[in-house]
Amino acid sequence: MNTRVRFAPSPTGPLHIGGVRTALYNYLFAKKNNGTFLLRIEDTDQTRFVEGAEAYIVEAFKWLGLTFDEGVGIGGAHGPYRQSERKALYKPYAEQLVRDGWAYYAFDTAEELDAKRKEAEAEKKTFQYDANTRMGMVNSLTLPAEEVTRRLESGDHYVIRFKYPDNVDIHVHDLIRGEVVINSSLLDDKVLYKSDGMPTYHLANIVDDHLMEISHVIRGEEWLPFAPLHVMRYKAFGWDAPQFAPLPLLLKPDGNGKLSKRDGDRLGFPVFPLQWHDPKSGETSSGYRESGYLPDAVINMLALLGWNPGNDQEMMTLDELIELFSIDKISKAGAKFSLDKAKWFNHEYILQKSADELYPHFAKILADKGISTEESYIKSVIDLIKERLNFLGDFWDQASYFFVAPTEYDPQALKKRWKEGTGEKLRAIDSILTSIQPFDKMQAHDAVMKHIQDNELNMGQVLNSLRIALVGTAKGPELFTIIELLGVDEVVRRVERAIGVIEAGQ
RNA sequence: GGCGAGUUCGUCUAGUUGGCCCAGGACGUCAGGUUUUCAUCCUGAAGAUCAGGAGUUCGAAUCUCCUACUCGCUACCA
Repeated sequence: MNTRVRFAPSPTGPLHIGGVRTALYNYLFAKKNNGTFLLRIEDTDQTRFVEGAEAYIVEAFKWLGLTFDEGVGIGGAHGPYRQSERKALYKPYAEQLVRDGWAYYAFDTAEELDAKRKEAEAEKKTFQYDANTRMGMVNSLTLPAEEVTRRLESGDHYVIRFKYPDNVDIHVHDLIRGEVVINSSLLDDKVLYKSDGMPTYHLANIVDDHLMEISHVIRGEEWLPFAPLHVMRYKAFGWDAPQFAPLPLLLKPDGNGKLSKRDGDRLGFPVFPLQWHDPKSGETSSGYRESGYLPDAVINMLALLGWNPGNDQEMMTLDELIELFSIDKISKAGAKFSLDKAKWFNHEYILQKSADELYPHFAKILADKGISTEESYIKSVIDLIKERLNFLGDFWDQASYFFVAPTEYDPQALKKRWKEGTGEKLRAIDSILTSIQPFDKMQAHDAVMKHIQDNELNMGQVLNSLRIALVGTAKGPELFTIIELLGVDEVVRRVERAIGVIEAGQ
């Protein structure tokens, strides 16, 4: 049997990072088994449809480099892949279930059901539409046949509910947790077909997974309670059920509970792959891409949240992940998202990238600042400072002085490193640098060191004050490399400017 | 409330059939080293009585039972 898996999001908003991980595991599993990875859009709830969500999902996967073999936007032999476009297809399946005694028509209104629930709540009980209560409700089980026909024909609103056989143990075997048993009398008669003519998840999902020949259902653990229900449904249709793999949840970094959109805003990390503007609320949520993460880093980090290769290896490319992935190494417990670890992964990936690969990102940052400089110069700067970056966006913070002379000088550093007479000492260094024609870094270094020794100067004092003049702070890469990149003329200009600004302020 | 699932350092986790685990790695933390500085990098340290209890066993993180806690589900949402 071919391995066919699907990622089936609802276009109700941006793709949550937990959803991305679910998709990733599906992808890895498919590729590992030379199978097919397909994208199906589950837009059966018209009330929750959000404009732009589907396009967002497609773009997010494009950025991440996860490609679908089949589905929305790609096509394939099992289309259409948008459930709203498959609408007409579901009703006959629901009706088949009614004919076979696995389902029934129900005419109860939302108000009536609400009232029942309220009533039960008052008695500290829960109302459930099930084997115990269905005979007291308005449905094709309790109404005379001609009344049912009349109602259906007159266009009364109705839903189709699944009818569980009474008191049967349902066994569900899943790939992560093994066997789970539940008794059917505990389950409620889920609506399969809604009064608006759309199927619910519980029908559409089963029908589509069957029609699309899905072999493995890898989805979030929040679906675990529905597994017995779905298994029963496959049985009702007489179909073979796919294998289930309920993935542990992604938890918020502090406290407990599912990672939610709000946690990102609150704790300062993205919960979405791409930035998202909510068309309704007008709110903007940050994305990994815009926050300066590299897609491979996000993939690697996500892969390890709930799975591991069984050894100590942590840095893995997509191909390596595919090679090493296996469902039985997926953990059972939820994993807390860690910003520190995410940061570390990103740093490692930036380190691995060449200046050529990094160049487009940083050239864009510079262009946005209105700076255009030679590509080779920018690449030299990249090679020098990439090891100091956690995020692509740190570039300006760490390297701005290579493009714009500092106008402010860190007071703390000044206090420690800039004493009386410092200006004159720097001018002396300037003339040494200027005298070296053509400029040579090693030669300059040796000459300056000799000068410091000969005049019994304090090396830390001199070099750090020069650094402050050039950079604005007492931080940064090796000083003579900075001088070399900046050029001696610019060094002299910056020293003079620093002397002017600093000694005027003293 | 009901049902289900989960529970190893602060966090992610290793720990396949009980002994090589008084529990290993990584992130983070701390301390040294490297550096004119900061960051990187290198070295090292602290950090889990394996949720708790009771059993089985010569021997349990690994098996059994009980308890606790946490999470998930409990819609004509997915």
